[in-house]
Amino acid sequence: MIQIKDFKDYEGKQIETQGWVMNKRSSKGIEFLILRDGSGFVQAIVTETEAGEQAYTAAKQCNQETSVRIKGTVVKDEKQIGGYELHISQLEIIGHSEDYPISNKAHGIEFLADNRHLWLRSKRQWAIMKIRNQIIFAIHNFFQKEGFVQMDAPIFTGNAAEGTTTLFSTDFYEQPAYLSQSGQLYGEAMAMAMGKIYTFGPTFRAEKSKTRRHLSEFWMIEPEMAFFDLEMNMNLIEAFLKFVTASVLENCKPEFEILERDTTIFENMANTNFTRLTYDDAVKILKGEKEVNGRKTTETLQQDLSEVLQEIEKINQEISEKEKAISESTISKGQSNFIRNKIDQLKNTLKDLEVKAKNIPEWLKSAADFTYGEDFGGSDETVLTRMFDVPVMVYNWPHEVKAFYMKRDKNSPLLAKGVDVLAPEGYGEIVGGGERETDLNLLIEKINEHKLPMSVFEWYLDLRKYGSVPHSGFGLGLERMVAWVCKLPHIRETIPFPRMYGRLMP
RNA sequence: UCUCCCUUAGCUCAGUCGGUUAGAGCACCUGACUGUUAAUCAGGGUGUCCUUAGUUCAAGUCUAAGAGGGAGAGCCA
Repeated sequence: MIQIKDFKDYEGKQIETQGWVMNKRSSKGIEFLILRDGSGFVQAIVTETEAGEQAYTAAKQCNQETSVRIKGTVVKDEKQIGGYELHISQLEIIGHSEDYPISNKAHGIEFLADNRHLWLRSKRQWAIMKIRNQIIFAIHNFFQKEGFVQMDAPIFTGNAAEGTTTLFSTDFYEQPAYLSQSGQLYGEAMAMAMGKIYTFGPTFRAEKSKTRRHLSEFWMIEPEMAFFDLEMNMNLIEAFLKFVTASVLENCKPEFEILERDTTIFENMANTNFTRLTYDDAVKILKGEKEVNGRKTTETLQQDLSEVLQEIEKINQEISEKEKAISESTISKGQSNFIRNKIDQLKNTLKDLEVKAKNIPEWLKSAADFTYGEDFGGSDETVLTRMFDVPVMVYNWPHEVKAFYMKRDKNSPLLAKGVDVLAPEGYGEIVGGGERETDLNLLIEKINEHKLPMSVFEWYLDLRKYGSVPHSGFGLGLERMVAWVCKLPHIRETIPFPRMYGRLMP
């Protein structure tokens, strides 16, 4: 059995392969089957004259998603996806497929989510899952080559670790237990044993968030390094993100093509330093008080807005021209159908643009009204990252908006040594991390301040009693990374079976 | 939890000022065409108009409540 991805090695040869029929087109005496086998996609043809009656009749019986076993010849054809075509000589149906729900036309998101188990077979989803796989592989490669030890943190926890988010509660032998929202505290303990560690596991948050960047169950990578300060941490984050994006860039060209993802941003990133801003500077830029490359946020976003408005104007004109064309009697039925489809598409893009046009002034207002000392909101991140085309690291945060374990800055008592990495192109926070507090008294003070139960943190405080060292770490949200790399509009497509508010099936 | 929007055929949607028999495309079936790229062309039928209550001579259309979905806020990776 030869896989589609390997057809390039079998040009002109007879081969045997198997897969599913994604789509079928036909003309007199010839059937065009688009096949997929998980490794790739290829067009196969069956002609009545060359393949013979058996194969031709079998091909005619194929519907969308019929599984088949095929013998045929690999022929070079530049016009085709992948550059090759399969000329079938024998075709055997393995499993029939009747009334496959997902057609080649547009579907709504709810319908696709309900059919997620089948949606995964679509080309676009295939590309996303392959990129997700490559990202995971690259993450392990990076940390393993840097001498990190992978560890698994517990999923059942006895306490709401950081006290901030709502957790899923469950029953652990008649004791209340929570599903882990982070493996970090356990990671710190392990780092004191192994030096450098990373966790790679599921994380659960019970927030009723219905936005394009939230899941209830997601996968997080949390490295933790002994003898690391904030700056070393930031250097590591930068090297790490560059390694992962370079690896995807190198290994996922066909996938990016399917997604129509422009990858120049990753090419540029490889040779450019990430922008590093203190919280203070980030706030000034956000509020339009400080320029970036001679431009203020207000100017840049105003220009974005007028571009969106022009685009809306253009599409409205195109729609009315097309509607006029349909109303003329000389037009054929086929042509008018085609134009109607186009109009539907245009109306959808119009809706998106209108939302954008509505949002931009609101974002600007919210940025201008930003109060120093608060955490950034989603729109603030979008406005800020809009000014740069590499990831932006914001560090030295007001300690009050950060978690209790974040190290306070001795020189500026109001600040903590945290760092957030904001992805460009409007994707916002993908990494959160920082240097950890080592001062036992400050930690105890903070735990009391956050009204957290001291008893459950006693083991954690032990880490500061016995040979405490400066240490740092960070957390990367895998799905947010995938969403950004693939430039997806929503995080729900980045994981095979998303669990989010209102979605537990399939 | 809050704000705005949506719910009509298997799917994507249109449905004007409340008016008589509910509209298209796709999918599906039949036929035509030997190179199609979401192929095209001709023909074929499909409805709990989300639910409940109300206003009205008359409700897919108006009002209220509820359910489900989407976008945003908060929270966060």
